[in-house]
Amino acid sequence: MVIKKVRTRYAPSPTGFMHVGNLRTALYEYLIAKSNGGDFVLRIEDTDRERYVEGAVDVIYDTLKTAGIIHDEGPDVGGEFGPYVQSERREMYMPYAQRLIDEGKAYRCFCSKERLEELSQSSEFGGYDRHCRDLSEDEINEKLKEGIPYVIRQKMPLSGKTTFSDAVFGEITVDNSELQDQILIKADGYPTYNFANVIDDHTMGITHVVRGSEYLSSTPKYNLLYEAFGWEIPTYVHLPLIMGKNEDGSVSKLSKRHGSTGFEDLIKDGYLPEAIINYIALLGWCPKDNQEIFSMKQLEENFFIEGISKSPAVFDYDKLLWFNEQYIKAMSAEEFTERAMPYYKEVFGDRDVDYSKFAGILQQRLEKFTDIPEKIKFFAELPEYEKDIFINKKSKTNLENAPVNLQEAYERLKALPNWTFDAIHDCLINMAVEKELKNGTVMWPVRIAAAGQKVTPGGAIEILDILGREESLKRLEKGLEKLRS
RNA sequence: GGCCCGGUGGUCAAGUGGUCAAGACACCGCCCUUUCACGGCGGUAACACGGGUUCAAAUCCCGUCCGGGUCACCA
Repeated sequence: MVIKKVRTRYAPSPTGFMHVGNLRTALYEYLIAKSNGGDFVLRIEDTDRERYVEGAVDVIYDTLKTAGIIHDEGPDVGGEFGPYVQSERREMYMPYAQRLIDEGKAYRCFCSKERLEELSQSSEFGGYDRHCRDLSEDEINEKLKEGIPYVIRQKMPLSGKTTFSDAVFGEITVDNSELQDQILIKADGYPTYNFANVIDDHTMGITHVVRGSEYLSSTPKYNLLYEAFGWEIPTYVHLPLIMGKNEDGSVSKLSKRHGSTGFEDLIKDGYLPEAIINYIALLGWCPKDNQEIFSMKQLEENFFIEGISKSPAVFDYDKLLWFNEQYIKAMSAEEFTERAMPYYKEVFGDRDVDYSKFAGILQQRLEKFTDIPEKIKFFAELPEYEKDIFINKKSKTNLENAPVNLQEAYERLKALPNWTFDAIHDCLINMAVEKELKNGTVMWPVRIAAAGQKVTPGGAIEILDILGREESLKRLEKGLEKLRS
């Protein structure tokens, strides 16, 4: 037996929008190829001119690139099975349809759209009635001479069953009577999606056809086409759908009303590409050892088709958020700072700020980078606050002892020769020891005065350190003022 | 409606005839702690239902119910 090199393909339409469902399909196609040492092909299906969107192809390239899904062949990188843009393959399809006509496996249908419309209304035939299937040679030539537009349909078997095997769903059998004589070539001479797909996949040597399970019920038609040509049938891998949870608890195909569904939108919401990929890889697939965190490389090494689930999965933003946190925590401080920089700038603008210390207080408590501005804006400007936030039961602070302890801390801090983290730390801790106070009784009022808010990233020491001597003392003075008023 | 597919905690899921039915997210509690987090420990919570087959069923068979998909000269 000859082992053929595995080849998968991702064949998106350029709509300018990359749904996470499509992204996951691309991911699995990529992983199936790579886990088998195969090639992953990108093919653009742009035959629908009406839906053409400027720049939409770039969205596909950009998304795949930032997601880390790299194609071996495609319009931009070439390959020996080109062209990889369907509109450039236009001429290829008709000869195949003609071949089927010549072999008696397909026929020209001259029925008008109006007639077809009526048929579907009457529902007597459940669709097309195969009116043109057995026209005589003379009738056909007559109509051709009259210039009546026609489509080319495939002759489906009138009886019997068609069985195909899917790598995920197993054997599936359908009565041939369910199958209509599908259109191969439209009246405008363009191939239908299904027909073009089969021709392209075969001529590009695709071994594994990977797609969403919404195609499961049209797969017998694909199969019959491969059989009509006498071509080897590829391995079908149908993927379970990604669902969204509705307000009433029901589920339906993931769409906008469930939240962001586009890759770009998720990125804008603050999710990291690595986190999105990691999450959707596990949405419908499970590794042998239940590992959760996967780099793309690890996915390539561990992916296997048998691990793909059959049942639809609900997209869970909470879990995605958790993955995001994990990736943020795992970054080096340098990388964190680099990726956080745009958000720092959002708060501080052009001000000269030493950002190196922010990672220390943010990295362990951040879910998304987009949360940064909200968390650190008190550094840029002291917020308005009520003095009762100086009261904290657990730290044993109240409006009586807060002014006293804050005053003492202020004086001690003011006297510090060096304004460093360690110096501040020792200063305040020593004060607590000497005064026989809980650490919190000293720290709480200092932190509140320095930050102007109850909840802050980092503690009093970190905040004073970042704020610097001048600004810190200014804020503590303000706090004292407030407490005395 | 016909056909196809699916149905293990709120969510993702392991499981393939014998387990006290894993694990993760979320949730709750405790600990740690200068707030919030992080971290650590613990907890609530599931085999849709009804029949079979079998010594034994989440696992196999049938039916019911529920959910989803699909029935284009769209992709």
